[in-house]
This record gives sequence, structure tokens and C-alpha cells, in this order.
Amino acid sequence: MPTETVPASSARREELLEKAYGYVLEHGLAGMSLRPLAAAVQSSPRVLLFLFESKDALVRTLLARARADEVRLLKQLEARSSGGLTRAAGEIWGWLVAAEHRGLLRLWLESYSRSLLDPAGPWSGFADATVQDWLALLAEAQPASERDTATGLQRRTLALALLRGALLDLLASGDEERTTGAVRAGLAQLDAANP
Amino acid sequence: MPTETVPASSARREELLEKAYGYVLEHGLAGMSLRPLAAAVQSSPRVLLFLFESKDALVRTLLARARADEVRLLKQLEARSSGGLTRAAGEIWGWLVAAEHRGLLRLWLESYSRSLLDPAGPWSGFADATVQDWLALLAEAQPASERDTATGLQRRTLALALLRGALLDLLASGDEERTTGAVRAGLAQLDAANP
DNA sequence: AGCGTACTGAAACGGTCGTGTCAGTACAAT
DNA sequence: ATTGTACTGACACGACCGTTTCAGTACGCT
Repeated sequence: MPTETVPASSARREELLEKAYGYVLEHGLAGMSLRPLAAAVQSSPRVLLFLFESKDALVRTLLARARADEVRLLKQLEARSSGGLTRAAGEIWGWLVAAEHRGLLRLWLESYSRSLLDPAGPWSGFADATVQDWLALLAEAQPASERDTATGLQRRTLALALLRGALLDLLASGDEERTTGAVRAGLAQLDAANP
Repeated sequence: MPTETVPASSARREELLEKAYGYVLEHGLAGMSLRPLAAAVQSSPRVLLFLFESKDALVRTLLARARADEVRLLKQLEARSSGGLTRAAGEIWGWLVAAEHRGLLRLWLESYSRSLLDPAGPWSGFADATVQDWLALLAEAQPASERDTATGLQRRTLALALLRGALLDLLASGDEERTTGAVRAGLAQLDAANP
């Protein structure tokens, strides 16, 4: 008798996951369906379901894969985030504007808005998780004396709002210069207001 | 022979449009389908198609209806937006946090992210249009001397980014106090940096 | 050689989708 | 009374959906 239980990890699974990840970065996962996806990754719906259990589980796996990309960024930034809040925010913005991250950021925004309406779906925790990741990173960049104060939280919230708002603008307009200018100005003001 | 051409406006059409609008404010329009919607508004798919021509046209009409809500806000704000950029931004934020606008704002975010991936769909122009509306309102609040300068545009972009980023936070967290605090602090800094 | 494991293909299932067909009903205007 | 207009119900169509069934094939291990 063949296996037909969840493999949870195998060479073929990893390979198809990477291909599928590339596909959703381009096409989003709102209207994703198995047959076109399977064709794009040179496989079949049958195999995708065999390796990933169900479509819902596949979506969850893809979102986890996306988060892995983001966690890798956080590790990188943590290493050199000793320059304070605004410095860390500036580094994050540098990552956000990089053209090769557009797909991931569109996917992030899509999951974010999706989770607001359907908290039960496979993408539910994803948006909150990334937000918490960013906030935690910003907190870590703050001096310990400020980190746990009310104004420290407010400054973190403000920096994050600035980054995310500018990101929305950037994704829609593609105007790197204008948005970067606004972020720089905002961060400079945030810096100047430091006690 | 019956009409079977587009009515484009009628009492019944208006009535169903309002009901359908209430429905999508709650459920979003990503996964909207005619049969559940028709049941919710006590009608039938047949009638919806008769009155709105096609599902795509219905979605466009619903988005136009949403925009009408927003335009009404802009008219209100314009009347008392003589207090400068930060004052106007503060007024906008006051509108954004109002609980009865959550549905509209979730719908806005959904259409926004949607239009990034599928510029051909019925929601394509919607997000850009609202952004332009907001930017124009902010521009109008600026003194004429600053309105057409590069830094004027930058300050507008910054204010808008702050509002939209804080809105993302608010929609996900519901934390009115923290987000409002961040917006107020950011606007105060923007005000202090005024030449 | 025999067997278990990992993967794959073809076809079908029941379901929902947007839309079309064909029939009606209610009612104001003539 | 007749006619035209506005709306509605019942139902079927073809397409696509996620998933299942049943059949394999390729290959390492003993």
C-alpha cells in the first residue's frame, strides 16, 4: 500500500514550494487556483494535493515561506541596528524600496487586507505576525531606557506608520524619489524631536 | 416585448444598490458572488443582472457608491480646511477613526491591494482615485505659496503616509488610542518643522 | 526476485460560479 | 380592454473549482 499521508518535507516538495512561491509573488494568491498553478510549476493538482494535503494548507505553507524571507531580513538588520530607532527605520525603508521585494510586499499587503475581513482563513495570523516582527525590531533598536516607556511605544508606532504609509504610496505610484524623500524628512523630524 | 436593456437608474435599482453596498461593507467584495448577495438583499441573481448588466458592472457601481461616501467627506472638510496642512490632516484622521467608517476603509484597503495585482479589474481606478482625492485636499489646505513647491509636495506626501500607515495599524489592531497618539505626535513634528 | 516508499496521470465527483432562456406577474397609460 | 414597461421566478448551460478514486511507474532495500 502506498503512503498517501502527509510528507511534510521532501526534496520534491521543497522544489515545488519554491516554484509555487515564485508564482504567487507574481500573481497574488487571492485568485489562485490549483490547475493554473500546477501548470505553471510543471506539475498537476493531484501532486500538489498529495504533497501539501489541501489547498488551504498549501496557502499556509506559502505564507510561511514568505515570512521566512522577512525573518531573514530581520536577522540582517538586527546585526547592525545599534544606531537607534530612526536609523533602524531608515534601514528598513532601504529594504522596502528594493525592486526585487515588490512581489513580497504586494503579497504582504494582500494578506493584510484579507485578514481584516476573514480572520478564519489561512492568511489570518500572517499580517499581525509581520507587524509584530517589525515593531519588535524597532523596539530593539531603541535605547533600553526608552523602550518600555509610553512615548517609546508612540515613537515606534509613528515610525512604523510612516514606513507602511509610504510603502502603500510606493507600491501604487512606484515613485521611489518622492516617497523616499518623505520618509527621510519624517525620520529627520522624529530624530529632532528626541528628548 | 419587455425592455431587457440597462435601466441605469430606477427606484428598485437604487434600493438594491444601497442594500448591496451594506453587504459588501461587511463582507468585502473579493469573494462576493451573486447568489449569496442576492439572498442577503432579498432578491435574485436574475434581478441583479437585469438591473446592473453584469457582475463586473455591479462591482464598479458599488465602488462608485463607496467613493460617493468619500467625496461627501471631502466636501465637508473643504469647508473648514483653512487651518493649514496639519490641521486638515488632523481632521481627516478624526474621520478615519470613526467606528462607522471601518467598513468603508476595509473596502478601500481591499480595492487598493487588489488594484496593485490586477489593474484590469473593475476596481482598478478606485484606489488611485481616492489617493488623488486625499492628496488634492491636503494640497488645498496648504498655503498657496507652499502648494507648488517641492517641499510642499513632500510635506503632503509625508502627511498622507502618516495617515495611511496609522490607518493600517488601526484597522488591524483597533487600538484607537495608540494610533491617534502617534498621528498627533507626527503632525506636531510636521508642524514644528514648518519654515 | 520481491516489497515498500515516493511520486504521478487520467478521469471523475459534487459543487458553485456568472450568465442565458423562457416564462410569467403587477400595474400605469392609452 | 389592450398594450407596453418594469420587474421577477425557475431552471438549465458550460466552465471552473477543490478533491477523490483508481490506476500506475520508478527506484532503493532486503
